[in-house]
Amino acid sequence: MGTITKALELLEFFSESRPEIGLGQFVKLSGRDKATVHRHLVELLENGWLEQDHETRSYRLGPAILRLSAVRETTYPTRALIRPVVRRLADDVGELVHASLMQGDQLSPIYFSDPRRYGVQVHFNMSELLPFHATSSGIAVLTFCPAAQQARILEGTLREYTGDTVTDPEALRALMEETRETGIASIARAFDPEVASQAVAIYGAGDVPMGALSVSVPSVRATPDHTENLRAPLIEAALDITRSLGGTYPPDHPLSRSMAGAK
Amino acid sequence: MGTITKALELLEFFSESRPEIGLGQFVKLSGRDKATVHRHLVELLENGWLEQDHETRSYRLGPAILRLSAVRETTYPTRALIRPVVRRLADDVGELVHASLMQGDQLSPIYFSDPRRYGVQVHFNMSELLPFHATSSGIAVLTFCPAAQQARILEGTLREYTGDTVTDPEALRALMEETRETGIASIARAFDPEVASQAVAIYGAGDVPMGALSVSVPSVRATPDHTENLRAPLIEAALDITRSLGGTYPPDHPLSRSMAGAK
DNA sequence: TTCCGTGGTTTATTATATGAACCGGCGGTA
DNA sequence: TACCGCCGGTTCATATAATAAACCACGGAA
Repeated sequence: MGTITKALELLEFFSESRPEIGLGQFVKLSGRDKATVHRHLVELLENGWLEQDHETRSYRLGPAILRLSAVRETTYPTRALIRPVVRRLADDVGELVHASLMQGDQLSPIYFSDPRRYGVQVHFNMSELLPFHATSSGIAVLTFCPAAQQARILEGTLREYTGDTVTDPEALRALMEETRETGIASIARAFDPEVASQAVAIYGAGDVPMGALSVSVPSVRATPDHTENLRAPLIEAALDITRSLGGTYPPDHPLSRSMAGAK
Repeated sequence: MGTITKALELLEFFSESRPEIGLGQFVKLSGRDKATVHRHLVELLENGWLEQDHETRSYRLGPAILRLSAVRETTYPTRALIRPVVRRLADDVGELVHASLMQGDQLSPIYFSDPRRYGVQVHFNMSELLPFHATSSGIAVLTFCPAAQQARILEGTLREYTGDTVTDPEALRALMEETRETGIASIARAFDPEVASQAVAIYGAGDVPMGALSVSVPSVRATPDHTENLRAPLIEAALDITRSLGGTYPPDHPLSRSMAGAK
């Protein structure tokens, strides 16, 4: 692993529930040597990617990130394009909807909307990266990824998040087979014990998925009926996003037909 | 210079006017070897900091940035706090106002507001880093930075942006002396030949400035009267921001008195 | 006092980054 | 057809930069 990756991984430890991190904690989280971690932190600091609290000496994300995200959004406004569709779908179905983009072998959430129509709600943490094997978004995307990437992920270590997380590569391939037929990935209690979700891949330019759109419901509400009712609006919204990103579903994706048809 | 810095510097080449960059262009811009640059790009790519256009093969900023900026803003909403003050000041004085944060030895703009009240306007490029020596924001900040940093910057190479850019360390120290008296830095035509600006440092926690608030006017409109009229509102707004960031002006800053008085 | 637990630094060792030269594809052009 | 220049990307011997064990300094707690 290169030095750059090691440094960037330090940044990934930040989240809404962990906005400030000290040297010692970085060492624990990363498992690397203290001196190494410290040098990386200093270099990130010098470039404005981190800033340091003057008295606690702990680190938080710096202003460089703000500037770059502004550049990205003004020149390539994925988030802005996806936002209204996610919101509309959430309002439409009354459940939590989120969109995420591929980031290496994980998914990075970029927007979510929670209509809060019911008493029981799904809580969504936007600052956590999603694994491919334990989320519907992940399966929806992985199914249409290059074989090499599929193999790498399925042969890798598959963390068991809950008792229901599928960690058997063969079982996962079976799930993917289903997704290849319908375009929809459906997974229950595999990442969060209280949540069932369905997802569809979204495409930008290129024939590899760009990310996924997903609707999550609390397990208690995940009846076959309710689940079935979510499918059509979910697909419609995914087609919407793909269209507005200027993307197309590749021929081997079941939605390539809907897309052509709906055009 | 460490590898991490070299890689991060590649990201700084992105801007609103240059949202996509190819390998060859990166090589030109950075002056480094092609193989080196390429390896850095690949590593950034793998971590989601860049993504690559499938057909042109050129690179653009990736989704990782969006996630982190969301984390930073929800847990430490500098931008959100500063935004309304900038906007109000801009509406108040009718000129372009921007705020920027220190990022190493440069300033990183984080928000600007342009009331567009006059025919002649200042154009502001939010994706460009601002140098200390050629901007009023820079001088406003530098004046109250540690001596070591001042020395490093004044002894370094001071780029001449226009014919009026002050590049003589002694002349710059004179400007800083003025700022030390009034709290305000005032510079004309030093960065952009058509613009004159005034700026005041803003503080967060810590006794080093966090950034600066600045108002820019087209040179043609920069009469002594108009300039003078901008000063009071500018100072008021800077005090506002510093207060809402939980900061205080250090004893050696002229605004430390206004702050105590206004409290 | 001693004993931890912080954050941070030094330095010999070694793993990692580097860059000159190379490959292969593309578009123009003679 | 062949040739050229330019593009993105890759190779591998070399040298540079990253690493980690040990160390320092500080601040509480017992």
